[in-house]
Amino acid sequence: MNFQEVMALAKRRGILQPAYEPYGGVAGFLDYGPVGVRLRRKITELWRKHFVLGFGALEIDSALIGPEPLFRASGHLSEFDDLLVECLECNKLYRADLLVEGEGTLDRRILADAVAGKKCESCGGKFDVPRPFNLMFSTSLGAGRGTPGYLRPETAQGIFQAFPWLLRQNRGKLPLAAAQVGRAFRNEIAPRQGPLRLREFTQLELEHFFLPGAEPEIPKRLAKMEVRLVPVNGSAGTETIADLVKEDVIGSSLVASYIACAWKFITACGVPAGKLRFRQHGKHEMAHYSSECWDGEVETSTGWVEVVGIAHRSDYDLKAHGKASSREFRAPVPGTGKKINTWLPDKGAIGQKFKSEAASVLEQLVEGAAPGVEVGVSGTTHALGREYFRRVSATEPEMIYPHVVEPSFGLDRLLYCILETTWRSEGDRGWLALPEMLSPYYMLIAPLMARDGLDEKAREIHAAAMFDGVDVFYDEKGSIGRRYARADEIGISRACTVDYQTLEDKTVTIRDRDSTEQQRVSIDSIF
RNA sequence: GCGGGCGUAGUGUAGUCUGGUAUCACCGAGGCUUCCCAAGCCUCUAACCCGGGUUCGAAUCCCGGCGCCCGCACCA
Repeated sequence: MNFQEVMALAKRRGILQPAYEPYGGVAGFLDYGPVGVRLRRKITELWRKHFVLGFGALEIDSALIGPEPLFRASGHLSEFDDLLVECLECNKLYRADLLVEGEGTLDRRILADAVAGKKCESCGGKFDVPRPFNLMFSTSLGAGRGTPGYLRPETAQGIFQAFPWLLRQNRGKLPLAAAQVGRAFRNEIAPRQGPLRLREFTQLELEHFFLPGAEPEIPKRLAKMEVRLVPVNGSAGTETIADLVKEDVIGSSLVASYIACAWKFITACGVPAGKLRFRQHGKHEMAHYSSECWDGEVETSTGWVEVVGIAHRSDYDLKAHGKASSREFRAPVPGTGKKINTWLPDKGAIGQKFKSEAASVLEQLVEGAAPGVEVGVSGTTHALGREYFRRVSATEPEMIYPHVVEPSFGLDRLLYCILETTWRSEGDRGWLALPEMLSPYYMLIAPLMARDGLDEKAREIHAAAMFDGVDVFYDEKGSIGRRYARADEIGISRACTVDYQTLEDKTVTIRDRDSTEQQRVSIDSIF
């Protein structure tokens, strides 16, 4: 199927459609329907298995709107708040700050003036007036003018700002993995291609924190995996993930772990391994925070679609939030705790002795002052003995900003890629060959015909299944073949058919979606 | 944002040039029939993206908006 066919299927079968259809639609937003919601949940559950359970991640669900200082710290405010100019002749768009050489961030007005004197680099035409452009949606918090707020452009910042809390939840121990599923918002200039480029999208994200020098090893279950890599320099043969790290093709063992895990997960979603690759970002392509990045890409009719980015963000984010908030975002380095014995002034003793002069005395006691130190009080000099000090010992470990590796999935894109790559057709028959785990319903329940009590029996089985919490789909309309076809199109992996024999011996047939083969089994054994 | 193409039932389409309320198929709904793979028959639901203009009359021509596709640019 090509893009249009996938979208037609998606709309016809209740997977997804453009949002706000009655109002002409708004580019970059989607509605997910009954089947789409189920598929998203199934994919998310499978992701949880691989990433949250696989790496013992702590899950959080952070707020969608954040205050301005948060995004100033994260760099999103400045990185996205560009001044754009357009050539009046050839309509090329440029970033004003890139046209004007020289020192980094210039004032808006200075930039605008500087650009006014420039001409288009490709055609020599004149420029339009520069216009500001910010990729974050802004809003205001509270009444009146309010305070500025922004819809988060990535779920990651929610994790980073909660790091001190999370670290405490983890009893101060690193490494620590935190995961979040949620929506993120980017005001794309030209959203296109439905679920592939949205203004509101869902991220499945994990942030794995560790101390530099104590980066987690590749788990045994992943080390021997082979994946298809497209490194920036040269090419990679078929080697295990572990060897690729040894040879420095992948610069980080944790990045390698997540590439392997992502490979497992994406192929478990039904995407053929032959249509999957991990491509390394070049320097210029990398985000402002990132030091190494690999994109997991799936080959589709529209080209290679990025479904996951695996980035080494170093200590960029925690450092930024630590500095901006002046809270502690560092973590102690184990084994570096030095026992430090110091003398602290005994304020009680000093106060009783020197009364109103006590404050002056304390002021004279610089850090490190010890018994025997001399202070001047009202023109005379006193030597302070032990009785004015307390012996205190403390253990102060070295504090350091943890580094972080982030695998971040775009759920909407992944769903699209799954739909396109799992589609199979044979003659008139077409079906989504979804893996069992992603089947939107556990099974189809259908009477062979809606008469002779077959329908009642089927409804009975359906009701019993629902009562037990088994998610099944009931259908009695049309010929049995048509109902199989309907179920096939949304990838329901099996069908239970109630026929005349069912009424006699309490058996039903179970039809497999991919092979269409049927087996007769007892009703009691189907759930 | 720019340039080009496009916008007709849920889906895919004919009709647009040459103005007269819309074709066909699938899907969906109801019924008949049917003992396992979109069968057949009957019936039904359902559309000209939105707004303005020209005209006796606009799906059709013109303008604007919105949306979609391609290219440019942008894309943490």
